[in-house]
Amino acid sequence: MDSQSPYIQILREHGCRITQARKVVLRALENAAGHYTSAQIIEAVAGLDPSIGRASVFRSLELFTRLGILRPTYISGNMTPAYVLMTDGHHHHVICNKCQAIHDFDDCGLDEMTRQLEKRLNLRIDGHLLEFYGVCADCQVVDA
Amino acid sequence: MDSQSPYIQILREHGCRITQARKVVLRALENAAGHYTSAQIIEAVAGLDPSIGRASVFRSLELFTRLGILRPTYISGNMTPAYVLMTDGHHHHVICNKCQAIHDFDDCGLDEMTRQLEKRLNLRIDGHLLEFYGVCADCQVVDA
DNA sequence: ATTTATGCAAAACTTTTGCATGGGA
DNA sequence: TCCCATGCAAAAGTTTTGCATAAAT
Repeated sequence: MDSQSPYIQILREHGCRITQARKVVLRALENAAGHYTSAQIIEAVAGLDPSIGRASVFRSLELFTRLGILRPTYISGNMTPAYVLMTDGHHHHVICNKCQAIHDFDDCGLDEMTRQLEKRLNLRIDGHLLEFYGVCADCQVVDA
Repeated sequence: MDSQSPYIQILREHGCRITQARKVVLRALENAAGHYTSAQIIEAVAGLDPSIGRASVFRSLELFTRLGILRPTYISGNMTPAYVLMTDGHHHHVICNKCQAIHDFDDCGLDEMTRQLEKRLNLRIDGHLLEFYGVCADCQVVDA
């Protein structure tokens, strides 16, 4: 985990200590290419540094979520959330309802809507999560 | 629960039985005005019909989620999800990061993006969830 | 030096399952 | 009547907590 990482910067800005546990959890999340459950993160962290305990992983996930770095989302069929990194404050994906395949996409074109909502509801918006649900190409073939 | 309810219709279309447990869970969800955790739903269901067991509530929530009627979403604080009804296949809200107030809004203007994504990714999209995160008007006052 | 954060292990919850029974179609 | 769905209670997971210790600033 580079000390210039934007996530590390956010921790610094909030006066949080840059600990080994937090650095390793961040590294695991970035390796993950997103969509890891807590169990998968715990496993990945153990692979990177076995001295880090479960509780610290959960505490890190909770902190990152509170700081807007991360967002838990229920995509996996089981009731434990998957965590997505909120790069630049937002994240977008399409989830296949049949095979649970996840397709991330970058452009959401929601800047204009964000500004309109801020004005209309008189509040400040820092980020968003947009999820589409459907049936992917492969699963449509199976259907037919 | 009106037997004409669109949710009941969806159950019918999928060959699911219209049971007492499912009807009561749906009624509880509609009363809830959204954003109920499993514990709150279980409580509400018990109020409506004490003969319905926990397990059936969880099984109903799982079924409704699979059918796209419902979506579990992380609201905050505890790690158990809140469930939102996916009216007409979609749902949108703004969540305040300070006080967790939730502001639903109806118009999302995502039809055009949905069509573009379907074409670009070669898949079918049936619905979506859009969440904005920010700081509501009241909490900004407190800040100052 | 001062706190904040950690690791451990136990406790607290939430969700899932197996199985006999009841209720929809 | 048939068989899907239920209720119960136990089991399986997951997340949280208390506390002494370590480590970041």
